[in-house]
Amino acid sequence: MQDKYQPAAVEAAAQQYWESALAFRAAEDSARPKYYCLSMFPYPSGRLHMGHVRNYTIADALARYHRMRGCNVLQPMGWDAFGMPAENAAIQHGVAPAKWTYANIGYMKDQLKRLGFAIDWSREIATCRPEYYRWEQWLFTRLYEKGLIYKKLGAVNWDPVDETVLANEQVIDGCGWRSGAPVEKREIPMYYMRITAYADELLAALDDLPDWPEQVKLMQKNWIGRSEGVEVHFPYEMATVGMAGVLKVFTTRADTLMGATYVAVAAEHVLAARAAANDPALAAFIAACRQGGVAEADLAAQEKQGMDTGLRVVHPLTGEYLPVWVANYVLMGYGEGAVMAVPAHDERDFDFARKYGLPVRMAVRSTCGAYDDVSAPWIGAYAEHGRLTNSGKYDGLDFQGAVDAIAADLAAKGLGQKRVQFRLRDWGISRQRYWGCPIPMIHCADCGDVPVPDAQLPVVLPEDVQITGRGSPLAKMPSFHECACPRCGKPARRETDTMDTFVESSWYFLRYASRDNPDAMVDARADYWTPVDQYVGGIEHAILHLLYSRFFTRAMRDCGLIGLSEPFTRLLTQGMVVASSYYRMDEDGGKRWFNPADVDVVIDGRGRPISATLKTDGLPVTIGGIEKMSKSRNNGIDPQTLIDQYGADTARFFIIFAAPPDQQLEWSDSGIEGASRFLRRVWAFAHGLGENDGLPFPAALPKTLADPRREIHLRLRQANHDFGKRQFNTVASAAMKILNALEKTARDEAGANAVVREGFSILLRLLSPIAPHIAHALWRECGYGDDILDAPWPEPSADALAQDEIELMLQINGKLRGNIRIAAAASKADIETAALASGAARKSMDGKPARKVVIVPGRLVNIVV
RNA sequence: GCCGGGAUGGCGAAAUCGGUAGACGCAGCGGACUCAAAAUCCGCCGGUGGUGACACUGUGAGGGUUCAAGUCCCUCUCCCGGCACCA
Repeated sequence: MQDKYQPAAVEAAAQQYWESALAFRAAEDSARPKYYCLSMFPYPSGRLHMGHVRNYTIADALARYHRMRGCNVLQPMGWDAFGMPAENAAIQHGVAPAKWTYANIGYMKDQLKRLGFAIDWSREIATCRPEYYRWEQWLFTRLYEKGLIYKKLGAVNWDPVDETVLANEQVIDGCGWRSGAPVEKREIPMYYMRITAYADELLAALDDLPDWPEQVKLMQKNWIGRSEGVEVHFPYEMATVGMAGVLKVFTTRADTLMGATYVAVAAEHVLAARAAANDPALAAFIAACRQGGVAEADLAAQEKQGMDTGLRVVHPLTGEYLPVWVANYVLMGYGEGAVMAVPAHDERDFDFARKYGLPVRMAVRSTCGAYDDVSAPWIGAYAEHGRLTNSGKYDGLDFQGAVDAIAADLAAKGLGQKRVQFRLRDWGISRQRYWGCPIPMIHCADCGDVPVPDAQLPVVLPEDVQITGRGSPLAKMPSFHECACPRCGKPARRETDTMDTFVESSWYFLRYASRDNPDAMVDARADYWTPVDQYVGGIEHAILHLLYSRFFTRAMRDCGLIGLSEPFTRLLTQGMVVASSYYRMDEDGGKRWFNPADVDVVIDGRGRPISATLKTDGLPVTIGGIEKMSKSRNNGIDPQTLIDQYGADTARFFIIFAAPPDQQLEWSDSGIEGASRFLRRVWAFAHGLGENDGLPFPAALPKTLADPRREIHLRLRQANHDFGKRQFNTVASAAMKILNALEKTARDEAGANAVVREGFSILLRLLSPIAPHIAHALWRECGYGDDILDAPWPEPSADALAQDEIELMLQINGKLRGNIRIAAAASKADIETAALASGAARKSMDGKPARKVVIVPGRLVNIVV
């Protein structure tokens, strides 16, 4: 054994051993419980970042732990390889997206291998390869034929200068990121996946996911947003609108219908267009609403603006005419693109009504009475439920009674009915981009939209392409889009849009199980491995990716491809990795960001950072606070430096130790030293461990050995509990505490060798999922066995934990005043007697009688005086 | 704006069911070893007062429930994630 811990050599040897033993090659095996451990696959951006290392270290710890628990583990890895950054790199550096992507994959794969993850690389997939995406295209045509994919108009960000569609991320303050031109909303035809057909099921099935974080289920529930309400029809006529029809709105507050004083429609609504036809001012307002991007966060944050269309609709119950306004806070994509406005009982309507002098009419009496005086100036909307007032025949009804009565009356008039509305919208998957999976459709003048037949799949994305950032590359390539109609054979045009990259990531976990099958998307092996037992990934995917995957699994189930409904049994959402940022102000007012690696931080006598200087010039930089590691803030720490300097085990151990997996991890360079020091101590301890002396485990240990052994088994018990909770940082703490106990154990008594060797074997096995290389090396070198990978997981021994006497804390009036030692088996009466008799109690009670004695077995006695 | 989460020493954090707040580690301070440094080892380490035993105080702010609150309830502040074309 090397005296000194040399991680590079230890890790290379362990990795070589695993590789030549095919240690992580997974095969179906009905004899053991299977454990499919999946990490969200990375986008091949160039290099691993700290978030990747954290994600895969957590998953690897789980994979290795379950293997030692006797499971047949599958841990695959692949590449979410389509996406915008490859096109951006092509524009900036002139390198083809495919070439750039494959080079990145090569580099990052080496990095992953150096981290020693227990990955079955034989199952590697890259979504940009035709072998992968042909099945996505194949499924697209199935879903199209089933009616789960359809075409309609959808709004996009249009850059009028570059004549290209921009992602929300590429719209900065309402302008195109490259051209700087103001962005407009534009409606274009797009393909949509009918996820709303599964809204009810996706919502209800959240209850069948007990091992998902509550917060994720809650976010999904709110995203799907099922609401029960009433569809209300406001008729309109030739006289007031110039055509006859009904304006439909959906409301969850039909009880307030008698308080409606206007209706508001989205700028894209048909009535808005109608009114604008002969009203230039209104047309200008609608055009202004079209300015800016489509991101809902921006729309919701902007100031409420509106304009009277001059049109009037009829209140369905009173027959009164209500004005129709166009308002920028009404979204065309939600519900009917129109709302009834009740300023008295809705905050947004109230703000809008006050701004434009629209009437406020009370319909619900507040329970507190504060809003009852209709003549007093209104201070805000009363949005709570209450009994109706000022509402004619409905006066006095409560919320449910009023909704029922009003819905019944509307139904009788044919002007509405109760219905359910979802917030969830169908998923628009068309992208006017190059580096994505081509949508397998052909547009024929005679036959319309025709899916590409199976025999012609895959529609291969050409790799020899010029990316300029202007227009759609595929639309400029006749060799790609000129084709024959599969139905009639006449010249036709191939669809040049590609699919949203979320489509590839919605089913990749199924393909890992069948990745070498050229004849089918999935096969029986997927039935063995799925559902995924443990999914690990960033909390930022809590809604979209996870919801799309849940939808896709059901869509594939309904195509008869799989039997599964829920793809991920257990979910761990990992927190972000954040770090300090440093900057200087430029002359033009911009900030120039410096990487933490290039900055020296000056600390005061107590370790508080007080200033920072740049290493290269020694001049001060401003400390910009702690933020998500990102390119824009230049505060990313390259994990490669860490691995090169300390080794993979140290990097892994530190990342696990620094914070619980689901919480934000704040990067600090100094903490890594502690992890490194600990592993060096483990190595040194193994070096001085000594051979197994072969003596049997002593029947009765002296206290000097029983105490450390008890400590070790207590820590093991805690570690096992924490492993179950997925709280790995305290597992790492437990390992440190075990080493502390081992180092303090006296080695001169009979039985010491057995106690210490047992304790160290526990330590190595606890460490194995987190720092597998050093555990692998020391397990063999200390003679515990050949391979720690399949060593049995340790369990605490009842024997080691037993004790005759325990210590209880003694409280007087809830304040700690001392301890009492008492037999572990003592009754409550004995404990009370002992507590009252103790010196600490008599001193603190000051002669007053005990009013009450609270005893918590095994913990405390509280005497209330 | 809407939805979700978070806040505990100088720092990362721990506290299993409402039961000793700050385990474990980092940084810092003091000491040992060394010609010296590094490494290593030992000790101290929330705040205030006290030589000390100890006392008081302390988990973002304010209120409440309880014998007992970091933990439960109400109100508020700040920070972070998501908001459908970043992945």
